Amino acid sequence: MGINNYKNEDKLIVAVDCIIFGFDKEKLKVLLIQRAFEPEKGKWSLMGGFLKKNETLNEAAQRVLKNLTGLSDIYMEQLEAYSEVDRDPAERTISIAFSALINIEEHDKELQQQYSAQWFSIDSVPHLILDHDLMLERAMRRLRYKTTTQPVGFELLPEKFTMLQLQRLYEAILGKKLDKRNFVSKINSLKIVKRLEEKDRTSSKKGSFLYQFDEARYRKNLVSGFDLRF
Amino acid sequence: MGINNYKNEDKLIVAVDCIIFGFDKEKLKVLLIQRAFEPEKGKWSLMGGFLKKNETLNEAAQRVLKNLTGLSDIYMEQLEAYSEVDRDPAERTISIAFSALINIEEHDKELQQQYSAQWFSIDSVPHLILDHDLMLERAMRRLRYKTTTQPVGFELLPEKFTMLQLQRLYEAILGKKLDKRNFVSKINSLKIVKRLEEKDRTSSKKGSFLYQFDEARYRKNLVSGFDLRF
DNA sequence: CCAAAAGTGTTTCAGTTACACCCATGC
DNA sequence: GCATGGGTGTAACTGAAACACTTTTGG
Repeated sequence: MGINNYKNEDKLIVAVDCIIFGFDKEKLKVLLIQRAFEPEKGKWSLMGGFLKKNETLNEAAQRVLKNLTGLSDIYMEQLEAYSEVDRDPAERTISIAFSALINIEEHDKELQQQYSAQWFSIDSVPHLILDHDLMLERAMRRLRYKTTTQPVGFELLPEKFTMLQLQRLYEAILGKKLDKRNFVSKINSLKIVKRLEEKDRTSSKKGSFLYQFDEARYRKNLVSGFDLRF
Repeated sequence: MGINNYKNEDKLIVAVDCIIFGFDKEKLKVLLIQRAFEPEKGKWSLMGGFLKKNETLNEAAQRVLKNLTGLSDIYMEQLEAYSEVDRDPAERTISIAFSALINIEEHDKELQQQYSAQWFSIDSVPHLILDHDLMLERAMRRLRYKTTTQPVGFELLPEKFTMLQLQRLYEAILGKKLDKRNFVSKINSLKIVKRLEEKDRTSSKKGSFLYQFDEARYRKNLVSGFDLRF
């Protein structure tokens, strides 16, 4: 706060834009929409909205997400603010980026139709409007850091998943192949998943064990520090 | 952006607040002011200001900092946005926090007088107004991460410094004692400082070599990754 | 010659990486 | 009985942590 009082300060439109990540068996994806109004109508864009006077940025982002996907209680994290004066040629706005992680498989149905929303593989994203390319790039970097540092990757997987699925997820996020044996032993040493009795038999005859993130166990072993950098 | 056009969107006052860190031989400090207007006039506060229509957040933060300290070209990083609806009882505002690193010794003079600015040791900061306590706490966490991950700690030191000063800095940031020998060999293995011929004789008879951050060398050795976590 | 701070190496331990074979099952 | 994917262990290496003595020099 400066030394002025508030009466004469400029007021601006504040937006939120959501980088919505999903994971689909093998590819990391991002959900984009075709922008419905000018400027740049029809071009691909992150889903966004405007902050209302009576809500927090987080609420605005949740609202936007719910609007697009029908989902609430989604993992979401605030990223940076973008404030170039001419970032939006139509009007002076600043925008705060948010990143959301959703599990495509369990929520596939509802979201595809509205706003011409569409999933794009992270390695074949079209050019986006305004400064959204930059937002996406930064969000990716943050995702890499966050998932290797805290147990948020599970948000991208179904409740129950196989080791291989988990490994594929991390491979997709980190953009490199990982060694199966090393991956498994690292995961196990972290003591954050529990192996269920059930098996997934869709991909093999033998079937592979299903695992579940174990929140309680994670908290208990927090001391040892979460580190999934490879 | 939502499906509305811009005309009917709410506009808000947008603020920036600066967490200004300094390092004074042995203690990590933060620069606070006594707030000059209501609400909470006279209480300790981060230095802040309001975003103007024709500037970026970064420019606003630089302006605020220059205003307080007379300094420009200061290392500064954007942190998060704070947007609780009632965070400022006087008016709906959101605030974007910035963190600045300045070298107290080289800039001691100019800043002390204005706005009753005062340096506080990080371990004896008074209670701050609004959500500034939270901002400071988050800024500290970020500082720990950033300084162990990128060579920004040098911003807090004079151009030329001794190994011991550098070690004290990291000890202050990390909040723990470090082993001298391990510290030195880690720093040397990073190849980011160069030893000068000069010595600092203020603190001993033998004198200790002065070092300087070596940007070029840092870039060259970037591949090996910067990691000063202990 | 001694007090005070600077400078310097080695050993141990833990964690990461690289690497290949056996197992269970359905067909 | 064989093809397919699932599951598991060990050896070598690399980096981190623990640890103490010698050097310099002003007084």
